[in-house]
Amino acid sequence: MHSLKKVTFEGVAIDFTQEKWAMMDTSKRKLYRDVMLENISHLVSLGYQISKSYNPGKQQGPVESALKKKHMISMHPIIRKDVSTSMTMENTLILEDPFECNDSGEDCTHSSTITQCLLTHSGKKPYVSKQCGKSLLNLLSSKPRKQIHTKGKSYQCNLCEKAYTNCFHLRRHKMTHTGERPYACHLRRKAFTQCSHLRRHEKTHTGQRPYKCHQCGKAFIQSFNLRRHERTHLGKKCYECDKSGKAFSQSSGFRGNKIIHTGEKPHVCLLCGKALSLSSDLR
DNA sequence: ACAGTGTAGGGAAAAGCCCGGG
DNA sequence: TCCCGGGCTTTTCCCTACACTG
Repeated sequence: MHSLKKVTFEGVAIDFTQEKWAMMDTSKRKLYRDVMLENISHLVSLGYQISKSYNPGKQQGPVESALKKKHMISMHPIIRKDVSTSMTMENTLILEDPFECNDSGEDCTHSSTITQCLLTHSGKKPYVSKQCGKSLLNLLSSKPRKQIHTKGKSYQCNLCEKAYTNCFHLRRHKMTHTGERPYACHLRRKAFTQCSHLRRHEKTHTGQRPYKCHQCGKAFIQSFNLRRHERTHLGKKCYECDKSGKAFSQSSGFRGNKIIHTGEKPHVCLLCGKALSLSSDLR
């Protein structure tokens, strides 16, 4: 059994600058407040003590007053010093000691609550388990569910229930929730979750194209793209439409065909109002 | 309107490397 | 010294959205 930790208000809050807070509209502010309240209430329901060592004078006035109304904060001046968190406005979550191994029984409640917030602010949908449909907030307060979908994999994400055999895979996976992107390209201000992704991206700057087609000499940055290209020489069309019988060498073509069959036209021109099936036609 | 093809980013399994402990 | 296991990195893979072209 793991001992419950005391967390700081900062630990579950996202720190917006004055300017950013001013830029948020009313609905976003309300959403922020609601999520914060829910996060904290879940922590409290799990037996955590929330330490209110936070200066609300900056921008979280609505949060503070709402919290006071709900009498949810216990005022213990205790700060969990072994974990520190900070967040930049570029939606990058920097967690010093952020992830704890599931096999030790420790949960990442700290980061998960922040992540919930982050998902909300980034406009992403709250996470829902594909297997059972439980929402993130349900998962937060349902520890016994931990082993349900793991199939022997001992490192399970407490946000989406995905499980891994290696704790580093879990750590890497969690970046998809937190938005953490430690590998940055300075040329194009892009950042990636994986070092290899950055290196691959950098080839677009250097012009490196190591994968050459033996048939036509065309070169590609990615090996998969070469293999897919080679299918065009072989005439291989792996994706067949069961309605029209048409076959496609790429899944994207197949999906485009599918959209056409449904008659769906989700891409509407803002200038003339015309609706189109494919985004490329809108352009 | 639609098909064919290329570009490039995302997530993850597998393999490889390093290092400390027995 | 060797072996082993865990921590961590790198390689490689497949998938996907989107863009461009005819």
